[in-house]
Amino acid sequence: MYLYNSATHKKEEFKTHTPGHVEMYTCGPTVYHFAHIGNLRSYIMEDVLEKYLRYAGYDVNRVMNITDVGHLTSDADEGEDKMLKGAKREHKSVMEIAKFYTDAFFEDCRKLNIKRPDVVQPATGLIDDYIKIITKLLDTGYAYLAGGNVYFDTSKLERYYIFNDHNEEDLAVGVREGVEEDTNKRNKNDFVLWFTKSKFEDQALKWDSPWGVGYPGWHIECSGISMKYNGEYLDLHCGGVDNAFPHHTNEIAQSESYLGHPWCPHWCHVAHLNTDHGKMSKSKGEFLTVSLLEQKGYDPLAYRFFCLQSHYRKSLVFSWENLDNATVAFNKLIAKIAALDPNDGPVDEAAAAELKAKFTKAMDNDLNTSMAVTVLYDVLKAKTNGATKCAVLEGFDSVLGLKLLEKAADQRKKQAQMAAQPAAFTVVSESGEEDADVEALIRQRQDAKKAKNFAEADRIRDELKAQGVEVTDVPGGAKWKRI
RNA sequence: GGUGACAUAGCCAAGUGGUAAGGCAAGGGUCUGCAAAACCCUCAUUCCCCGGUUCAAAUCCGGGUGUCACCUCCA
Repeated sequence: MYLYNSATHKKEEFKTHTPGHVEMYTCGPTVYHFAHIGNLRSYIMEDVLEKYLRYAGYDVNRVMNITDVGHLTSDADEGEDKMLKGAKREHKSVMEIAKFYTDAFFEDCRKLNIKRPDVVQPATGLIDDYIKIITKLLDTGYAYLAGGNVYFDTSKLERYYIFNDHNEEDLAVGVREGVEEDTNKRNKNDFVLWFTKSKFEDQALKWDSPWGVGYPGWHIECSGISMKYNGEYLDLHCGGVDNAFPHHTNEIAQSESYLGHPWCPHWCHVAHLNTDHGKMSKSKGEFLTVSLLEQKGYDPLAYRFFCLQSHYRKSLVFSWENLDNATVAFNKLIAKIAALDPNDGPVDEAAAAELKAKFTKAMDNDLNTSMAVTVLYDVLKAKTNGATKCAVLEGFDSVLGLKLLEKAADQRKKQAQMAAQPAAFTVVSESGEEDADVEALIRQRQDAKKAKNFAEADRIRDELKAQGVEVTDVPGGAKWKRI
């Protein structure tokens, strides 16, 4: 399997420290607010990656952190802690906020059919581990105390910049208005491992440490959590591109300095979901959540399909039009699968093997999900029986996670019920709107149709059209929408 | 200002030196009272621009242009 490695800027054959086993770490959410669908794009793609590794025969141990402390709105020891900000906004304690949004996050994941990682660890749960790491970094000279805080000394490293070729002098530190440079730092890119002095003294969560009462910096949690649950050798580390620098760069710095040997050879970064004016972000207030999608009548899995049609290393532009496109395509795909007979004979192993090889080839090529979706259509068009197609699709969907077979089976069931006992004529609007007058007219039209008075039926349809209402007949009823 | 990624039809997108997959939309047809759905057909002489290498380039090299991201919390 070939995967792009952002540490080497190349597509590389994916290799693990222990053959057949993958230690995988993925950066989790900061639980101060709902995740937006841009955040979720990363988790969808990581989920597909994890599931594909399992499909390919690897035994996977996937670890994820939940950031519930230490994530400043600014790295310059200024501004507010994200968690605290969320707590203040909602008049709740930090721990209540963390629990609420952690649950909300996993609920979103459930809706998007994202598997829960094997290990999920809140950052606040491993304070002793961070203290142990920081203590050793101080002992070995990689860290220093200044102004009450513990900093990592990036100048002690031969190579600090891993993902890009920054020149320290060119870094625009403190360019944003209102952000002051932390004068305790010896080098521009030094970062805080442990805070005891912070400009916002009302930090809610604090722990005792050899350096005083305080709380950990943001970067140390991922290193601590990963080393505890993945061991000293990590095979694969994933996250959104924005984490590459400084977060992941700092993780590598502190982890390798602590361990004294290379830590993680392979890094995967998922590109952003953009709107037409740029990155979707919480701070810009463009807040598209899974719940909002549902409110608007979209299936969360149609969003998953939308993400899969693109490539994880390409930024993807979200628009309602694009999501509509994906939804139509997704529904058509399910309808086509529903039309298959899964029990029409034995599975044709030769045909199945050919299709599987195509799927594997696509996924082995840096997780080419767009191509994998195309293979779905190839399966439907293949010259083989329904049993074979369904069996093959089931295997692919264990990776893609679109619940294709489940949805198709539901659709078959519904159709069978409809055929067995036709339900009463039902009228619904596509938007969920109710309008008794419109409904009455549609029922009159249905009566006219029954009486084969088509002229009258058409007249009523024209009348509705004049009111801006479009009627479409569907099995067992009619649906309408305003145009 | 520095750094990195990307640029293929109306839209999403595959393609990794051998002559442009697939999906959505659109147009035409079959089928239905008419529609919808379904099914069939059509839909890029050309891959941001300009040079170069080659028998052959969307693919490789050089130079532009544009978009996005990171350097400040973000997936």
